[in-house]
Amino acid sequence: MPKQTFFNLEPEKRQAIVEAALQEFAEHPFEQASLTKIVDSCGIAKGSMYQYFSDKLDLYLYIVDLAYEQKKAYVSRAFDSEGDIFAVLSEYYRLSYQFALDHPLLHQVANKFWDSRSPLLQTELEKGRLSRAKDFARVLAESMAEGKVNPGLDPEAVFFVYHAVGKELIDHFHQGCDDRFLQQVLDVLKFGLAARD
Amino acid sequence: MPKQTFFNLEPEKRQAIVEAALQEFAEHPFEQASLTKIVDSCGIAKGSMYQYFSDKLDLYLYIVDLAYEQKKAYVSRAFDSEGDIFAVLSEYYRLSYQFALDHPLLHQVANKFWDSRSPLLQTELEKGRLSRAKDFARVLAESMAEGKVNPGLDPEAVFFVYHAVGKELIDHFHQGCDDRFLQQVLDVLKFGLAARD
DNA sequence: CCCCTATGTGACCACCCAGTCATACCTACG
DNA sequence: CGTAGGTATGACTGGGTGGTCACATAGGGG
Repeated sequence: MPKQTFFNLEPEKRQAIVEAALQEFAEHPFEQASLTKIVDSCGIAKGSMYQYFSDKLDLYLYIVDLAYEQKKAYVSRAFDSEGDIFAVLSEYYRLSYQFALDHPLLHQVANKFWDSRSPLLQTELEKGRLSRAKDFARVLAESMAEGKVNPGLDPEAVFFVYHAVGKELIDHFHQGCDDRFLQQVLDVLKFGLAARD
Repeated sequence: MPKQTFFNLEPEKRQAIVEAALQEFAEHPFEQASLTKIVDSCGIAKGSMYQYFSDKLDLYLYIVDLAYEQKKAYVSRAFDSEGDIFAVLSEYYRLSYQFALDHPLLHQVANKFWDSRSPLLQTELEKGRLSRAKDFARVLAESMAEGKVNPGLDPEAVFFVYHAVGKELIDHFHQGCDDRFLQQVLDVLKFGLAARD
């Protein structure tokens, strides 16, 4: 968590720091991101950064959280949308893609975070995964109760699959992602590989 | 490609180098792996390494290739196994898991390679992805011809989904992976989320 | 005016890195 | 023996890193 000093800053200076950090963390994973470059690029002294944040990790987690919260706010309307679970999921990924287009830096930061392997980040990662799983589980449980979803499936396995595909989809956003392909991927998940009678 | 000098080495020395490198690259992605640690841990001089490999990347690609080839050899029998595509896929992931247990270092090296983002590695990554896609496409095409597979699906989207889920599964091998869960994940892919009549 | 506190600063520290190179070593051949 | 070519070596270079600290600045209250 940033120190109080950080929040005492004039907003524009705070913004400059956030933007410089976003830029760096969008480009490099935590370990390879350079604090030196961040302070250089936003024109503050190295020492000042340590008035605002206790260390590099503190800054990183603040930035990731910021990106993640913005994404959540952007994308969560999908869960309120009408229609069955398939409509919700389709909307969810469509919004995720839109977010990536609208806020490329935030998108990349959040995205890079998901494939961090540093032990320092494992607890944070697990926290994020759980929060996602909860939203998903709710929608899935509703649909299962309504009988629209294959009742033989294990909810955990379903979440696992959607999480995996979602990650990969989002990874591929940078190569563009026409709606048609997105729909086809969702169809694979919806109808399954086995032929239907 | 290693230099000739490397292949002139006594096999046990070569092996020591390979093992030290495997250890380091299993633990850290390319950029964070330390050549210095590798040479220290196998007891050769820094300069010697540059008699064998032109640079760090050269060594890395050699090691990754080695890991990848061993994995391919181990896992490819799945494609020769009898039964429909679902049996093949099940066997494929079972073998992948077995490989991870039998050769944890090779597994981790190959696995870390897949989520490299370094521009230096993009062409190599694409090569690997294509080679995997080809094997998969063959089996899929056969099954589609036989009518066992949902004909409405886009083969590219199918591969995309399986690639994503496979990556995530393999990522989670280190947490253990009972056969039951694996089967349930495959069922999600096989039967799809939508209820069947 | 001074003092006190909060904040800004950048030279500096200790460390780590990939890659180089002059030198030494080791054989094998003439 | 000498010499030539392949190989081993590790001190060294130049560059990067996160983090620190003694000092400078600023502003408010007495």
